[in-house]
Amino acid sequence: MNPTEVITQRLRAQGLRLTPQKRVVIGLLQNNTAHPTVDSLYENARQEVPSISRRTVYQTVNDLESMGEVTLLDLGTGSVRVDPNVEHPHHHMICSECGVVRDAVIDVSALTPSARDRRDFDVTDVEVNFRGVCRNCQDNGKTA
Amino acid sequence: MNPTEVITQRLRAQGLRLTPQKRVVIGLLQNNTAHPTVDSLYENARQEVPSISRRTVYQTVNDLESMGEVTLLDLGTGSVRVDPNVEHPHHHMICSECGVVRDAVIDVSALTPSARDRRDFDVTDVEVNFRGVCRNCQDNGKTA
DNA sequence: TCGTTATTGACAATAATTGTTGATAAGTTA
DNA sequence: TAACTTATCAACAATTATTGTCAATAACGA
Repeated sequence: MNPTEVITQRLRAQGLRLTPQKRVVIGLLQNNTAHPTVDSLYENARQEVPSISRRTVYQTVNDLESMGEVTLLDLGTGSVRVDPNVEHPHHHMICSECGVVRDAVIDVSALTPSARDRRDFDVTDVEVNFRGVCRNCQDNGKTA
Repeated sequence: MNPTEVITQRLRAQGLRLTPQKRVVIGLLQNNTAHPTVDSLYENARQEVPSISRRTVYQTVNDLESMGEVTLLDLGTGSVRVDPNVEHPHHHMICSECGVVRDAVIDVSALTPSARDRRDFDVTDVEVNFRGVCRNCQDNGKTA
């Protein structure tokens, strides 16, 4: 996502205001590679603005998404995850046990459905998900 | 998925019974490439067994999944979709507008995260989703 | 400063899915 | 075929993520 100053400009251009709540959520997302859920953003935001509501966090990430500043990922882990990295194309590795999400940079330029399949389907995006078990869960499994 | 006779055997081996309800749901799934939702299965099943409950359909597809006879896909379209094609590796094209899902057969053998990324993540599965707009929705868009 | 808008709180609603429970129906096996 | 066991049903309730509402208050921005 863009630096906060740029986002501020873009918010204003849309007639939106930069409130302390938005500032905090945006701050939490800067350089965040953890793919946080809305709920974890909410929990973290409360520490800076205790009165913030979950509703406002949802509102904010939705606003950021319509501005193209973040991507909302539905990876089947139960709730949406916020990905502020919209600059560098990348894909994801998802732990089937704990749901943690990590980035994976791979080349998908060769990845195309057959001509036949593309004929009546306009592909706009290719999404690759590596499913597996993260180191943490592997270790927990051993000791369990 | 296996032919009904084989599934019947496997059900019994698990101490499960082949009820008319299960038979109907299994029948609806044989050679079904539509990736139906549980709800659409339910609606179709009612036509053959009007008294069937949604609960039973959920139960049945869950049973079939634990037996490995079907895959349950969560593609971010709101509800789970049932894929009886577990024999032939394949991937999916998902219409962002109507949610329809089609199969796409592609070669993903070359698709691997970097050695670094794999070091502490045990990848068990690679899932490729082509997002786009299906012919139907393209046409509707034109006229709208 | 003032007008407009965001946020909050306190709920309600939705949608998909799972849980429950007692009664009934029915599959399996001997 | 009878008996035992289990699935299904109906009728709910519960859960979880998310969105909607609405009136009151707070606060941004020009």
